[in-house]
This record gives sequence, structure tokens and C-alpha cells, in this order.
Amino acid sequence: MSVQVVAMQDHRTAAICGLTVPVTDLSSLFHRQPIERFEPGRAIFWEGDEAADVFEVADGMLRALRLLGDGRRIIVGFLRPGDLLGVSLKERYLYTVEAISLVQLRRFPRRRFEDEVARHSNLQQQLFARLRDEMTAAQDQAVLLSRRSAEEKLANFFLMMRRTENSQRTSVVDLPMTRLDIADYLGMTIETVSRTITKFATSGVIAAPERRSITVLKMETLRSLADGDESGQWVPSRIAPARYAAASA
Amino acid sequence: MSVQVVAMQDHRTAAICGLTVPVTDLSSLFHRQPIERFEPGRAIFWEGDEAADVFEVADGMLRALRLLGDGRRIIVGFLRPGDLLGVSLKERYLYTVEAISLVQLRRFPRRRFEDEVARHSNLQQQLFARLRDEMTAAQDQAVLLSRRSAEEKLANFFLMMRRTENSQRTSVVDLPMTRLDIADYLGMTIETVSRTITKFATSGVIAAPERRSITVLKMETLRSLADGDESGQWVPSRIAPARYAAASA
DNA sequence: CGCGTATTTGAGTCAGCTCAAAGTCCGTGG
DNA sequence: CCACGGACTTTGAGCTGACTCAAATACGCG
Repeated sequence: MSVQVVAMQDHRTAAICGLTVPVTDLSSLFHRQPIERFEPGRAIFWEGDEAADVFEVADGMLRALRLLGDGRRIIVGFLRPGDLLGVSLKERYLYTVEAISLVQLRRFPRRRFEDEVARHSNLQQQLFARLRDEMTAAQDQAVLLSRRSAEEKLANFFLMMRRTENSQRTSVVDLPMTRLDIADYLGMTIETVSRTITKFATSGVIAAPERRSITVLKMETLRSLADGDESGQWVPSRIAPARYAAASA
Repeated sequence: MSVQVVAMQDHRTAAICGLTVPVTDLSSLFHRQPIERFEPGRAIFWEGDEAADVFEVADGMLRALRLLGDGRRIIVGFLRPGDLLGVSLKERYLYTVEAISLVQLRRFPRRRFEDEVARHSNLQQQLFARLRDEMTAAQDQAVLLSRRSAEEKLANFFLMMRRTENSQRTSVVDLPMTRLDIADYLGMTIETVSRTITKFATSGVIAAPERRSITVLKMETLRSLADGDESGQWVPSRIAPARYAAASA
């Protein structure tokens, strides 16, 4: 089975200033590459295409998606500035990636990318770190999808979008994607997404003045709606509910 | 956010026989370690524990799970012989891992594991490959969870369990886990799992004589029930349904 | 201003959930 | 060897939240 990396979060924004830097940083590989622009809706590459290049997102937001045989669409993730995409390490892209907003990318040949990474162990380290984050994202999505109610899913989604924002914890959450994108990411319908947002707004948890952004008014309420673990805070108790008691000794 | 690897598939069963082998292979790190046994239901480690060791599964099946705040349980994955677990590269385990059947493991100190991997670039390569597979598994689960109907989910689950079997494509699928495990993996209830299995059996798609295994009678029907892409075969058409037409040129 | 797309709102249906109870499997002790 | 107990599984009945179909409304662009 073919495998690839969709996107990888970039935490530590390296503080490299000016000078011609040796290859000490993954993003430094992309620095010299020219910016390419993609209009909203444009595909950067398609599921099944030969994985010729790797990209770094310089600006804008993208969606990574898979189409199922019956026409259903699954959004695997949203990509933001700093994310890498197309790091396949295999021969073909596993997902289609499309621009949501106006997007700016830097392109790097995959072959050379792999050579560089193989040559510099510090780059490997960084790639590892990104892979780990990417994996976490994938599993967080799985957790999100297994949430029972529409309210839980959306509340979690808003928190996630807020957190991934440019690290400043503002209560304003940008939603450049459409309701359909959100629906296909959360495994629900566009109508239910809309209704649930309306419900949140009506109950005063959020304000939704514009189409493409919401403002969180009652963060704590939103958190409790999101409920459950919400990745990061350990439930101190180790005692599983009786339902899950160990089968034997 | 803390990150870790739950499990990583082992494809290429290295054909190393006898001799004292230099560290050319990830599993070779574990070869000298003594076997540890875990009874069904026993936890190998808990979510939040300090990630002190890495393990290789020698025999048996395990489940990796997360408990949500409200008591719900999410099974993140099932682990089989050859899988690694606890490769956190961070300080804490992100999941609880429990034995389903009688399990045999080899333990290796995480610190030393990381040293070895950092020292040998071929080990890094292998770790990469496993990380990629692990990621794919995580995303496959997301796809599974976003499947609409119970029938689709279960059909896909059976195909997945069959495929991961010891590479021989038998029509008998072992299910050492309980219905509850399956339910928590697929994001449904135990009752619906049971009803759906009964339905499959009644319609002659599978036979379920024993509790812990099923036999696929009509593979093609099961596939069509699983429907959609079923990871691996590209939908040749690049034409998205009108619903998903690109927003602009 | 008019059109096409995106979003919201409405009404009815149903798959899967919940609650409840019966049935099955298996190990233990008399 | 069989009865008993506990856990797991299946089956039943009713309810409900999310889906489907349908229509109205809002937005953005030429």
C-alpha cells in the first residue's frame, strides 16, 4: 500500500536571519525556491499522481481530501503556512490537495528532498518530529470523528482551529473553508453543520456575524460542549468504568 | 502537545538466521531481550505514564485506547506480532495499551532505542517506513469512522482484519477482540455491531459459527458492502461530482 | 441588478442509540 | 459431572438526532 505524508506542522519557527545558512533546517531547503500561487479551488496535485515534488505552504489554506468510490468526499486535513505537503517517500500522492484560499507555495523536487534528508541527520530529526505531529493530527481526527453528537464535533473543531491559529489565542476563529468542507471533515452533512452553528450562536456560545469566521463568546461552555479528553489534559483517574474492567487478573 | 507512535507495521520480515547480527534491523534490537507475558486484559502501560520502554510484539493481539473525559473509550488500533509500541520519542505514552489475547513482548529501554536509531541511519530509514505505515493506519481509521452506515464500517473492518492477517489471504478472519472493542474502534454500539454481524450471516455473506472468528463466504459481496475506495485502488476518473466542482478556474 | 453558489431553514424519515431482557459461553466449586 | 456465576453476546422495542428532500435566503461578482 502506498503511503505518504499529507502535511506536517511546523512548531519551532527557526530564528534564522539573513545569512546564507547551511542546511540546518527543513524549511531552509525551500527558501530559495520561487513562490507559486494557486487560486481557490485549484488542485496542487491529485490522488494517484506521481509524487514528483514536495511543497511548503507559505501562505493560505488548503484541504487534503480523498474521494470514495461512491462519490463521497473525505477531507483528511487542512493545511496552513509552515506545513509541508507531498512528502510521500513513496511513488504516488495518496490525497488530492486543493487551495481553499489564495495560496502561496514553494516547490522542491522530491528526489532531492529525500537526498538532503538522508544526508543530514538533523533534517531527519526534524522530519521525524513533523511525522509525529502529522500522525497525532490523523489520530485526533479519528477521535473527532468518533465523537457522538454534532455539537461535540463542531465544538472540538472550533477549538482545534483556534489552537492551530498563529499561536495567539484569540477568540476569533477564521474558517476559510466552506460548510461543505467542514461537513466532510467531521463526517456530517452540511445542513447539520449549519444548524449546529446556528444553535451555538443562538445560545450565545459563539457569535457568527460573518460567513467565514466565528467569535467564541463563552470559551468554557464551548469546552464543556467539546467535552471528554480534548487531547492534552490527562484524566487523572486510572480507573476505567466497570464496562471496561479488565477481563482477567 | 505530546506525541507518540502507537504501533508500526512490520512488512519485510528480515531473513536473519542464527549469527550474531550487527544492528542492521529494528527488530534485531529486540532479539536478545527476554520475552514477557501479559494475560488478557492486562495493561502494558497507561496513557500518561512516563514512556520508559519500547516494545515489540512477539505474539498475541493488543488494543491501544484512549479514554475520554465522559467515560467513553476510543480504540485507536489493534496491535499484532511484529508491531512496535511505545515509540514515543516524547516523554509520555499517549495511549493505554492492553493485551487482548495472551501476549508475548520484548522490552527495550526507550533511551537506548533512540540512541541506536540516531546512530544508525538505516534504522532511521526503517523507523520512517514504519511511521508512514502507522500514519496510514491512523488515516484509514479516520476513513473507516467517516463511513456512514454500520454495514460499511463492519465490512471494511473485516476486510482490514483479513488483510492484516499473516499475509495469507484466507477467508477465515480471526477476531480475538470483543464486540465492545470492535464497537469502540468503529464508533458504534455493541448492539449495532452484533445486529450487523447477524445480518451479514443471515444474508449468507459470512458465516459466524464461533464467537471469535468469522468466515467470509461471498468476498465480492463483502467488498461491495465495504464500497467506496477501499484504500488501494484508484478511482480512475478525475472528475469530481458536480457538488465538489472547483470554486474557480 | 441579476445570476450562480453557498448557506440557512423547514418537515418528515429512519438508522442507530438506549433501555431491557433473554440467551450463550466458560470457568469454578460442590 | 453438573450446578452456579459472571461476562459476553444476541434480540426486542421504542426513541431520537442526524439525514434526506425541498425551498427560501444571503452573498459575491459581472
